[in-house]
Amino acid sequence: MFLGEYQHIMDSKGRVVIPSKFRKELQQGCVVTKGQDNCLQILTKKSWTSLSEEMVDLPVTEKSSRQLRRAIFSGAVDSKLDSAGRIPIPENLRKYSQIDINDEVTVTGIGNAIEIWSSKMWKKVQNDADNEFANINEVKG
Amino acid sequence: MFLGEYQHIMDSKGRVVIPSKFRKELQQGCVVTKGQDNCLQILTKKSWTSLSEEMVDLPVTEKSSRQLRRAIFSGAVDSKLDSAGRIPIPENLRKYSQIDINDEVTVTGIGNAIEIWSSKMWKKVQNDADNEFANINEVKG
DNA sequence: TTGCATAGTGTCATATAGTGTCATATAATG
DNA sequence: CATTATATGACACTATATGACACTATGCAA
Repeated sequence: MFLGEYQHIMDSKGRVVIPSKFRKELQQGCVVTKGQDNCLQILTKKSWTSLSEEMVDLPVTEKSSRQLRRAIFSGAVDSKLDSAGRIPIPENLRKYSQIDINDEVTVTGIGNAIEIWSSKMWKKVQNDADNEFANINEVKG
Repeated sequence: MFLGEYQHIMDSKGRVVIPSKFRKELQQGCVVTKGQDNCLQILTKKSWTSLSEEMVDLPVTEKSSRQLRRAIFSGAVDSKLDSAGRIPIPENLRKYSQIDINDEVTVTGIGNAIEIWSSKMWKKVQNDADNEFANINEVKG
């Protein structure tokens, strides 16, 4: 289970440190791909398999589904952590996520996967997310 | 069952002592999450599991679901008590709860979970709550 | 082909944050 | 009051993040 929020930076060679708490689950290799809302996702091999199966089931008739599928498959890279716990982010994914060299990034756990955000972007999204959370609590409580 | 109110301080390394009466139930591990009104919640593994399982079923195709999932998972940390009965609070949660190093904190039991408050904040909230409680009683009785 | 530039990969050193241990003071208990 | 348990500060130790730099691979041009 991936949990928590961590601040790091993209180093001068386009690599991002994965928080140590996440590393064990990724030891056997992982897949980096485009996520929704301009983030990047890192999945374990296992989660990748189930995600790609989910994608196959999406209706071909809807344009948004086709686009989502295209983004996820075409953007995917098989990768692994290096000895320092870092993962290289290829140029096209850096561009997609708007993370430049030496930028601050926010790494978050979302249960079955990890998301990587430009910290700038994350701040905006986090607000939305927190509001969503607050609403649910109000409804429930 | 978690009951009572305790005063502690956040030590210089960002840890908070959990009252001894609460420790037994948390021995098997716990999860720290963001609560309402800027407090933090500590849940047993069991309570957390039932909460997070609801999340897994939410559709990825809906933005509000994605946001909700982000809020809940990124604001949580898997943790456990150390040998001195303390629990470490990561930086982002300290910020959220407005508890700085060496600040006073109030730890309260709320039945199925524990809440951690900056004592400052707690005093305010408690006043509000007491007033509301008194009013209700007045109306009722 | 060779040389050069660029991107990518690996290793290391250092500062910092995180974790664990212990001693003492304080509070709780009998 | 004596005894035990708990809270807190101090400190040692470990792990991690980060920058620097060396090395490798690749592509391009001469």
